Amino acid sequence: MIQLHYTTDVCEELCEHDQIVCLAKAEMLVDDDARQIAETFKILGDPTRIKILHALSRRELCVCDIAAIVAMGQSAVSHQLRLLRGARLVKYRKEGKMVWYSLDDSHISLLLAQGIEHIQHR
Amino acid sequence: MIQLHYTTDVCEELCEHDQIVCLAKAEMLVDDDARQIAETFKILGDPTRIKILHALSRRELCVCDIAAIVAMGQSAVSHQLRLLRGARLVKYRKEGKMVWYSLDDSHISLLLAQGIEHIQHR
DNA sequence: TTATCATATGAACAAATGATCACATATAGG
DNA sequence: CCTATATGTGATCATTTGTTCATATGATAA
Repeated sequence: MIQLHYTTDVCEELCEHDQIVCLAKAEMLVDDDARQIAETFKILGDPTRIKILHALSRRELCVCDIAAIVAMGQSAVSHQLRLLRGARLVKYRKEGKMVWYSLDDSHISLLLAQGIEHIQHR
Repeated sequence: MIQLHYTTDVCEELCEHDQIVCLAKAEMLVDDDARQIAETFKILGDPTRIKILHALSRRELCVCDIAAIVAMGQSAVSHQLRLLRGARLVKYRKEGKMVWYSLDDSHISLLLAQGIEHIQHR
């Protein structure tokens, strides 16, 4: 369980608005947290991976099916799935030679839905 | 208002699971929609921009204050704000020489919160 | 065992990204 | 007008990213 911390740096100012800047600095995300959050979104920031996640939001799929669905090579898909695994966006289970992928949790579906909603409204 | 369409391509198969693949293909996001959704997440996928958005989720800020808060050059911040504007993640209002930025809508705050939540649970 | 199928991975390379620098624009005050 | 301040933008360049190709791993079938 990662806890978010806040920076408590000193407050030397350039612009006016010293107090606001000082307060905002105190509330700012720690570098490492910002990096991790960004990392998650970065993984979501690719059309191929969005297609994969969208397909997985409907049903569990094996690698070669995903490749067929998104019309890409198996290798490319495998590389992308690795990134998705690394970001804990998908999970998998092995069944003989096959590996079945699915969204890591319902939370991911929600994130995806929010992205879709964003491009929809306007 | 952008509507999401579904591809209705023919279904020539490689693997087994023809029906599942065929169905998943039919439900798949259109390239352009996947691209737009990914574009939004891509913009969220940078630590600097996450810090900026997080700061803006608390209060409206002008460019030079943001630069001070995230400890970066004004130019770099301006470039990032341009991307954030392009993705409709922030809006701004001019007041004399100053430009005040804020989140485009409360929806963005939610997206951000979901990203934070994702890195928190485990 | 050997052959085959499903998946993973390393190397390579073109394309995209993000910070910096220099400069442009725009507004306010003298 | 000229100067100072706040912000925006184009060019550059090192770094990262995503696909492809070749190959490795691992499981099943013959």
